[in-house]
Amino acid sequence: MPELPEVETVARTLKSLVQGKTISDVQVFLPRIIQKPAEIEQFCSALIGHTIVDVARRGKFLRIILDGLVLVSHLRMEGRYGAFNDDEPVEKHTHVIFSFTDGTQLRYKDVRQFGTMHLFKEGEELLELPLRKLGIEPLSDQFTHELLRSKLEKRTSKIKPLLLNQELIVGLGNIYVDEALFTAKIHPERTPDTLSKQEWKKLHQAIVDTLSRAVEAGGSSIKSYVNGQGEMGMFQQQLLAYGKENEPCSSCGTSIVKFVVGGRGTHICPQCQRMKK
DNA sequence: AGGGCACCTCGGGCGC
DNA sequence: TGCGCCCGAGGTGCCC
Repeated sequence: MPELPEVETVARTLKSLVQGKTISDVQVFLPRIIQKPAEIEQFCSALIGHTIVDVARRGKFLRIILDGLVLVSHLRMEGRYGAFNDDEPVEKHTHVIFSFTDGTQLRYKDVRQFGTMHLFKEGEELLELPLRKLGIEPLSDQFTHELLRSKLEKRTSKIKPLLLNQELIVGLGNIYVDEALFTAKIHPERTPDTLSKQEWKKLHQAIVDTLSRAVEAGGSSIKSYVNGQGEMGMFQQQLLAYGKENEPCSSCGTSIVKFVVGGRGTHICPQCQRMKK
């Protein structure tokens, strides 16, 4: 589910929901979610008494910042946070509950159980996995077309898998990669050595445009995604390629085609996005 | 470095 | 139309 725009939206809504709240109890129903510390009891007891001061994002990770601690949380495919009162019934697939001193709770729900949480002392989280190896933030000032090119051009694999590699650029997932490549009119199986300077510029622009417009729209709700307040994102209405197989290309009218690249469902306009160039 | 599979559950689509 | 099965799903990590 969540790529950069969705995680950014979750971070913002979560911040408004839990900032200033102090944890009074932590319950973990699926130990696999907690990757660090190794002992679940330690995870719970370390958090009790701490107050949430901020919620931020790094790549597709949430950083829930407490006084002196940082909880690094990845939603993977279907992880969701929700705010509840502690007397509300617990929904199916709820794996972690953070109770606050004011009688409310933050609950983590994840149907596919792929999500992860790592707890660090504040400041250590950026120096260790899983954040340590992350690449550049595409919505930062440092992300230029020259930097995009320099990071990718010596690689030999196809452009789509490279753009999905979080060690190079963070935040792109299967939806926004397809959208950016469609907008830049670049075939996902082209290799970096075949891209012209003009195409690197177009690709850079398409990545930045697509992600910022999606952030503005509160992300895309394809299947199950909702932000921290249970609201749907709206960007799915603006998608041009993802999920549009057999529909006409917005640019030339040719039918959008779906096939597999690097094991991922991939949507292109076969007319606008040619291998040959 | 790059490809393939594994991790899970659910829902949609297909075939009978 | 109804049921059961198989496949795929927005992400990553580990294997070779």
